[in-house]
Amino acid sequence: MNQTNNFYLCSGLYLKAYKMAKKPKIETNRSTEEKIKEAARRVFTQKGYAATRTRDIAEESGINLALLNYYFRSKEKLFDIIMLETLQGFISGIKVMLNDESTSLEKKIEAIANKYIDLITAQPDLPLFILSELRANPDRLPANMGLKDFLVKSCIVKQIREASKDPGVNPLHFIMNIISLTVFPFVGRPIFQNLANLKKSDFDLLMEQRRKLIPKWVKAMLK
Amino acid sequence: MNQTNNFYLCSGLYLKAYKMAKKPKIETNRSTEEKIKEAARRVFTQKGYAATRTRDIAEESGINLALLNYYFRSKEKLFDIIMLETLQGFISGIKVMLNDESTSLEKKIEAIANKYIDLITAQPDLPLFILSELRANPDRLPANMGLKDFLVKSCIVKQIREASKDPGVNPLHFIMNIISLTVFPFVGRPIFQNLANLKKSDFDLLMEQRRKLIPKWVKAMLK
DNA sequence: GTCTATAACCTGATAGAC
DNA sequence: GTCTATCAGGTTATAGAC
Repeated sequence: MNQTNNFYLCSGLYLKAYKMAKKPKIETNRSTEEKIKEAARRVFTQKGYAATRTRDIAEESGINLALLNYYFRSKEKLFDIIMLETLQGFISGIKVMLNDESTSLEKKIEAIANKYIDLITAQPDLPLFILSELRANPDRLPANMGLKDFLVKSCIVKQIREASKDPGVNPLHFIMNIISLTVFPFVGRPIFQNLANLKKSDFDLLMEQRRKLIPKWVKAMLK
Repeated sequence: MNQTNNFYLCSGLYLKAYKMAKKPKIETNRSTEEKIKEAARRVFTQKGYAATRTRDIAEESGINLALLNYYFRSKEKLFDIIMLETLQGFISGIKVMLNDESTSLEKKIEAIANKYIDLITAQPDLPLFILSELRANPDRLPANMGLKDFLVKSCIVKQIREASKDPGVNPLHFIMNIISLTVFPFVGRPIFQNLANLKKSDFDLLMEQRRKLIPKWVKAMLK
């Protein structure tokens, strides 16, 4: 028995050494690690942390359950990685956009609407996933992203202050309005689609129209 | 063994008959049934179906775990009852409001904003709960509520058509806008509050302001 | 109706062969 | 690195005493 173990162990090491000689950077695992992460992204964003079973992720990625723990140690650690990357994808770019001194307010609004309509059309479950999991564990946000206190002194708030007819209205209202008008229709999609008896293509068309409409609406609100 | 079973069965029936003679309507259970439902409402809306354990509900309602199954047979059956009631609370009233021929469009918008700001201020977890669980099981909505196809021929859509400067814009956009502007700030609360470094009282004040602002904004969008 | 105890099942994680 | 088998712990639901 021990002899058998020894034999396979040695053969395994020999194989590994051989591969490493061929390819200095071990690429065999990179691929499966990425496969697991992609599957985890899909399943977690669709079902949420609690409803997701590690078995679902394993099955979805076509690998074995044990491998998941081999690469990521635990369900929670894997989730944290996915969550962090998702949040970064959601926030990255937007911060520089909002602080860009060279673009007008209207262009900024258009850019925000376009970015999020693109992002959420590609991954419809994203906003509800982030919002739900953030509520379940509100501490996850602040540590990671450096957005605390960022908005108050941002360029866009300055531009809103200048554009707003009524200085008594907090500029944050308009930030909330832009995000609400862009994101919420996707979040409430099951209700809206049912409410107005829309096909998928009808709904998608409406969302496309909003790329142009939202900047126009926000402009009107400011007056 | 059979004899023992028989004995308890008979004794149980006798007891029940006795109680019914004393009190025509059995009130002993009504109270605990309601206690369980209230606890279930709290826990389900806060943690969602998957993350909720029946033990949490039992503990929260101060009763025994077995009683939950005695009254509601299963976690899922209890959940369905809670979900149905929650949806009805969210939709009831609004349908008649939207079809009221005697109120102006602006008054309708004000009424919607007020109703939902009241409702969600009292139960902040409600919208995310509904939206999340609806996504997890989209079939839950259509069967229950009679809102399929309701909107298209509603009074408010007619009023929006009249008020809108641009007849090319689907009235549904404005319905989505009203709901988005009202509900989404609450849903995105953890992000917005963090983004602008707001205290709870600051945020609540902003939401109060929106009661008046939203009707004004929507009016401006229509022009 | 309400409780305690437990059955039956499921899920995350690991041990160990290969 | 990857698999199979299995453990340990937790969860829903029920049986049975009172």
